[in-house]
Amino acid sequence: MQISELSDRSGLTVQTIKFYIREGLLPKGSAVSATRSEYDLRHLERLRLISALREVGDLPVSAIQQIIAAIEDDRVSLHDLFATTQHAIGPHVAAPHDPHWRAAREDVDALVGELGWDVGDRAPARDLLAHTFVALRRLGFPITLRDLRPYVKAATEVADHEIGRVAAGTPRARTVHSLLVSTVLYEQVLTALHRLAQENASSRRFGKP
Amino acid sequence: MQISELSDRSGLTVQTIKFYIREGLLPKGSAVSATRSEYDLRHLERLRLISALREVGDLPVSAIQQIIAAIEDDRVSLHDLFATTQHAIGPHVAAPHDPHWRAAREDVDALVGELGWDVGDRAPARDLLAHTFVALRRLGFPITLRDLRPYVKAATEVADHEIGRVAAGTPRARTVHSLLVSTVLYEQVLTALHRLAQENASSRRFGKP
DNA sequence: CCCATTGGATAGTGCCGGTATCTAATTGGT
DNA sequence: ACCAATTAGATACCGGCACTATCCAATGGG
Repeated sequence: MQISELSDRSGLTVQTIKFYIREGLLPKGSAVSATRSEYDLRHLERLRLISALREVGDLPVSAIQQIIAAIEDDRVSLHDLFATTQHAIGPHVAAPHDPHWRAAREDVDALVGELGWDVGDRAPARDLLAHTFVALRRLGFPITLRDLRPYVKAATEVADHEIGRVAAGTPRARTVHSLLVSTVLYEQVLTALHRLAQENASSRRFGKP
Repeated sequence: MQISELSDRSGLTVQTIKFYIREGLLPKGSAVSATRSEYDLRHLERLRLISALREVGDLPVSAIQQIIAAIEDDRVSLHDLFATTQHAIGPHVAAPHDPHWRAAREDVDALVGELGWDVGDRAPARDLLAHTFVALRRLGFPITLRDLRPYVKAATEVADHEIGRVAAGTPRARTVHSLLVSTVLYEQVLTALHRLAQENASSRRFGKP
């Protein structure tokens, strides 16, 4: 198939596809002449993955670059791909030597240790959680481990479900997509349902029907 | 206090504070002369709220504008403030007449109806969820109601906990902050813990220690 | 009294994710 | 064989966003 068909079937403009090729998100088509290249279904699948990560996961192009690089390297294990994804989606807050931030970060590390979770020291999600702690304290709503219990429970159940569901024994490309879908896309599913559940709870508590 | 002290205590530059005043996120100080205005603790609190919504919640300034406007209008009920917040944080995807999108959106509406949730027809979270459905289907990972069960359970438990915790009977300003914190900031708490739990689950399933 | 600070206004910056345009080569239809 | 349409590849450009820098005239504290 040529680029115009790829454009039609992916819903992206030819310009955008060229842009993704330039950025290394999508491999070039195989050149057939100086002005034609042939694209195949793998290109289409890749574009669908990129669209999903961009539009639904709201990932920046630079994060997708890193994920794609890990996908394309066969030596990268599934768990390494997972870690790469976590690192790519950030956040990249370099919170330096503020004592409040330090304390929050230590609280997070203590929590992870207490739960016995095997999580990289540099996992950005640790920073994200610490960041919320700092903000909550500054706003006068200090957070305690007790407050976190329902979140830990909910997060654990959902995460176990997700990782358990990742297709195994299928071609690597499929497993890889499955893993990305389970993490990036289902994070949005959880967020959306969380918001809907909140609105419902808010209506029951504060609404006036 | 004058603006330089406000800057020191909030951690924001004077320029940024002026910018927020211009954008209507922060009221002007009370003018004391042509070149001095007086700021008080409410300004500081407001700046902390803005920082939290920007840095932790990653909300755009335009969303914070809408939220602030609702906060400052005493006629807005808590539940209306909640709805305003939901609308402000988006997403603002105007997905038009694509049949796939329509079908996904109908699935979402059916789910909400089945659960008996009281959620506005135009709640953006409906669109967010529909968006994930479309992407998942395009990637060949169709989603079923069965898949959603753990998410619904987790979201419900957490949301009930959050809304139940909103301080009532306190001054409106405090209750309002409490509500925003419970929604915007704790969403990040859930996301962070979800990511950590996923990494742990991934390590147990795919790691090789 | 004088240099730093302030309010208020206007202009500029850096990043991001695309778009637009251009050229030269090729191709499909008639 | 001709010509309009398409393509690869390169370069330039654009609009939105969240600040950031500068400038000016009026203060005001040491």
